[in-house]
Amino acid sequence: MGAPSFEPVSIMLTATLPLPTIDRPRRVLPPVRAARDTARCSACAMRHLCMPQGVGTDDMPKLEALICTARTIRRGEALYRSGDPFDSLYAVRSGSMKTSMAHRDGREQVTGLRIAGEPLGLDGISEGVHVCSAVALEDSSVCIVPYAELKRLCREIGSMQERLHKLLGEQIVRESAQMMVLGSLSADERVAAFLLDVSERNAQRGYSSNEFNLRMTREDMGSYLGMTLETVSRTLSRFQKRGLIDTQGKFIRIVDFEGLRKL
Amino acid sequence: MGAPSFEPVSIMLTATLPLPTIDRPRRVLPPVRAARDTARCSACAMRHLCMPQGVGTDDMPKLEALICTARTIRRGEALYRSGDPFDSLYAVRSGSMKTSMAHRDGREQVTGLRIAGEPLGLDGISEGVHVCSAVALEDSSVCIVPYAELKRLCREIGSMQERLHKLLGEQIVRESAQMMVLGSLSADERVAAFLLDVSERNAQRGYSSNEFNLRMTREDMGSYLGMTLETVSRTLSRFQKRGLIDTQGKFIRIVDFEGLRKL
DNA sequence: CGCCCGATTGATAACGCTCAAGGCAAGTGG
DNA sequence: CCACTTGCCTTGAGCGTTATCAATCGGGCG
Repeated sequence: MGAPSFEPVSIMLTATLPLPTIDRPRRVLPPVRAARDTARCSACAMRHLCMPQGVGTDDMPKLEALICTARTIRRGEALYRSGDPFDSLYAVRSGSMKTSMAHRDGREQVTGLRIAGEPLGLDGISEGVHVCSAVALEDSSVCIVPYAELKRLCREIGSMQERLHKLLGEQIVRESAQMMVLGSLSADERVAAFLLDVSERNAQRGYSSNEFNLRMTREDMGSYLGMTLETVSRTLSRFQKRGLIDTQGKFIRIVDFEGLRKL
Repeated sequence: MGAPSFEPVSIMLTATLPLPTIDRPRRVLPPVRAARDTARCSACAMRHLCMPQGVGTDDMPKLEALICTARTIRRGEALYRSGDPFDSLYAVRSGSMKTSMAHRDGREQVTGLRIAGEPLGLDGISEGVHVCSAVALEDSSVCIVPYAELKRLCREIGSMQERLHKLLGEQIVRESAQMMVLGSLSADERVAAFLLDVSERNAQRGYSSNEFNLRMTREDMGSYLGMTLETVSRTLSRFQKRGLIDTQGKFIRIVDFEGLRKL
């Protein structure tokens, strides 16, 4: 999760966009600075990055009119918190974020990991208020897509509507899959499934599928996978001993994909 | 979950609709027969059941034009299965259903329970193919809402679009909450949370909140809650001994709401 | 009436949690 | 530039919750 960054409209509206991959983040990446980048993300790469299900060139101007600013978030800072009013969707442009939900007694459950190119903020649509919090795992930047504008656009452009529905549907499927992970798999299987999932999503977004920096802490991973940080750590160590992966701290290289899948 | 049934459009489009409650299903309910009811569900109760965010009376004819048939499903039968092509959303009109997802090795995870008045089928939107299966827990009937028609309508009527988005967003939130249950809570807490959730949803749909028939088997509940059927059974027995609930088989009465919440 | 599926309950074992100590790496201040 | 702090990771030992295996029970349906 490092180099390439994504343009807002293209992220939100394009299904998958394989980009050239540059990814060997052995050491810390240069943090993205800039306090707040309110520059308008104009059409930029969008024209090339193609709307999938055929937005005519007639609609391009409308697309470009989607007011869409960027924002940077420092590691550990929140893009939004549970309870914040909802008025925009986001797309991670660079870096990565985690989403989490809090039980009333304070326990926190990590509900998702978002790497560059993935949408964020859908949890606010139903109630007009964010139900989850989104926190940056590293210095990151996101594109802001005002929901009201997006809705209007969706009514004008069919393929845009289609795309938004897909986005929402994908989130539903992702979460169902995670329920299956949490409900049916053993600790080993959970960790393996998680690594393979991250790997695949990296590939989809044009990063390396077999090595990456996972900026979550062991505790975050544990929370996301329904286990303790110690068990995560032990499991990763065991995987390493078995020659399934190569890991030092947050850097992970998958050595034996088949081995992981067969768990 | 027994008596009242819902009209399709109203279900899909109305946020919550408190109906008069008649619910004391001590014994088996008369099964809904009729092989396949293709009668068109016309505007029926809809006019009364109010679109929330103001659909003008001008739009009523369009609403009524939403082609929308009903279908009955016998206990144990599937409304759709994982892999089936997706082309409609559904709303449970009477009865109840479970949704589930299968791991490649065959293990099945129950991902949801749907009682009368709740939507179904959202899992198919993202890929045009159902990812989950939906199986009737008792003889049930659903309303069929063709997705293509619905999409068209959403582009014409803003409040309809709003409603569909809310529906999708609610599903996302529901699933996030379930991830929290599976990831962070103990067995006791899971069962308690489940009972309270079902109770609340019953209340929202106009059923009794303190007693109901839960048509899932202990195994279904176990799968949904990430535990074995034995543990579910033991937990319910323990709750009963503690005076938290009253249970015999599928019938459940909640005696001490606060007690359950405080777990 | 008898069968069978589902529920209950018990005994035992295992997986993963808790508690605890130690290590490594990066950041900070003298 | 080094000592100190801090946050995160790793590893170990013991225990507890929950899974597993098994027997029995009960009710609904044929």
